[in-house]
Amino acid sequence: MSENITELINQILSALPEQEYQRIAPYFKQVELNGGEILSEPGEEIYQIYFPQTAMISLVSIMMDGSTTEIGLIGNEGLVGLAAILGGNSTTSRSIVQISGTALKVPANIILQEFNRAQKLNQLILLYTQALFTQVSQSAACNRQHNIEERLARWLLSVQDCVLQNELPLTQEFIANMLGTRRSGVTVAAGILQQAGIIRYSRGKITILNQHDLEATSCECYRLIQNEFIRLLGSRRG
Amino acid sequence: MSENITELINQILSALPEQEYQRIAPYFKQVELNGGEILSEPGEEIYQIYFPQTAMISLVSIMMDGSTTEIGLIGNEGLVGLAAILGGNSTTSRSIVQISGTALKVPANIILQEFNRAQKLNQLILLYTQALFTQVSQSAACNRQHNIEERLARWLLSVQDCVLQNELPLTQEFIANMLGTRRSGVTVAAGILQQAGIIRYSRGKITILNQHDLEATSCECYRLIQNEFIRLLGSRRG
DNA sequence: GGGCTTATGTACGACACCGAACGGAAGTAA
DNA sequence: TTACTTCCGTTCGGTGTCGTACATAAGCCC
Repeated sequence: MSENITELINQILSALPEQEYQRIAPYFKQVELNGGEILSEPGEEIYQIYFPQTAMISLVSIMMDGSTTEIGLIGNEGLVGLAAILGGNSTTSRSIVQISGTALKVPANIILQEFNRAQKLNQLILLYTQALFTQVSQSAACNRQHNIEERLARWLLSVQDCVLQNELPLTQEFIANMLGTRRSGVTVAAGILQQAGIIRYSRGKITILNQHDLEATSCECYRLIQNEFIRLLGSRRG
Repeated sequence: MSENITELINQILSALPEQEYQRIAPYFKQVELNGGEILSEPGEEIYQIYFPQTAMISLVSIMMDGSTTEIGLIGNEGLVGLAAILGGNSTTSRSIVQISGTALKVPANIILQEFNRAQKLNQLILLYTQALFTQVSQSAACNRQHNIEERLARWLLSVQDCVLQNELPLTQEFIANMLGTRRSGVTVAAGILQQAGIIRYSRGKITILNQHDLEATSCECYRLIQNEFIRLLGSRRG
């Protein structure tokens, strides 16, 4: 592989010892993922694993009436396509690119081979599985217990951590689909945050002005998930 | 081990080839788990794995204000203590016995050893991980999108599948803690189901009278999770 | 039976959120 | 400029659920 592919970090890959990394490196291909692009649909067989670098991917549950709810968020701390490793080969959720950016793409069987050699990659993937598990679990409870404003704050913080920039290309409509709520509900909640000087937004761009206050507005779920990611993987993100 | 321990089925253990099973069998101890008993608290290190036979265990998220929400349900199709296998060694949720019964208890390091030999147990545990993942994911979305009555119906069906009997020892207060709602909300929803002749209950005993109608009342989440368990593990349960 | 605890029934005001609709404002293309 | 699309602001009636409180009923202990 060429040097410049690794200039953009994926935390799982960077944690690999050189030898393990070199075994799989030749199979990587850097791809550009565009917002809205769907990486896999429910039930669809998964042949590719993606290690996000600057892109961010959402796992989204879709009900029969078409309503959607985000259940997981994946950035450069993780990988997309766990089901191919765990053995199910498909999921009941959709994987959709939320923030455009790059990722390293690799055939699932390459990763699976390395995974089965039971070394560092194996360990990292299992730990990441538990971290993602925590995130999804907490979302389940969060969705029952916390209101739109708290969930919006939490979600913005998570997205920001994923993309490491504070101007986020997100429409309120899109956010509503992630939070599983109405668009106008997001308008109101975002309006409150903007009044308070915590964020600024206009026509599909949200800028986080005050991360500290945003965290104070968020529910406890943000920090809990962050802490668990740090404990398990030593890296920031939720 | 004695023969009669295996008379009560745990589906993961029964799917193991004889040789693999015999390697770990000597370390099993059959225990009686009582309703309300806590197997692990958030952050607590996990040293034991439980393979439920007739017992049923809930994974419960606890918010800072004390409110609780069930995020996963484990019966004889699974195991309690995944975190010890995935490597995190603790979780952010509580594991609490919901329906009394028996389980096989075994030190986590025994299972971990066998897991690392990368044979059938390994494969089964990874598949189960994905199945449980699906359950938690769907719960996250379900908690946003569906009302109490639908969720109650779904939950009763799931519990019934776990314990394979239709008289369930459950108070409305307890159910409320699982659904993450008020006790009186459960009273109302359960009242509607009772009016419709779908269930009967009195003082901590709920009897399911008409499974078909209960399924019609439930949200889609029940069937979706069932189907995914069947696809991944070939067994009924959600 | 009498008294206690626990489980369930019910009611009521408050409120967050829904669904839907409409208007306006920012950006885009001719 | 004009027309059009996309995104956001706002309103309004309706409803599911909350929080709380109190009443009733079933089971348990003495």
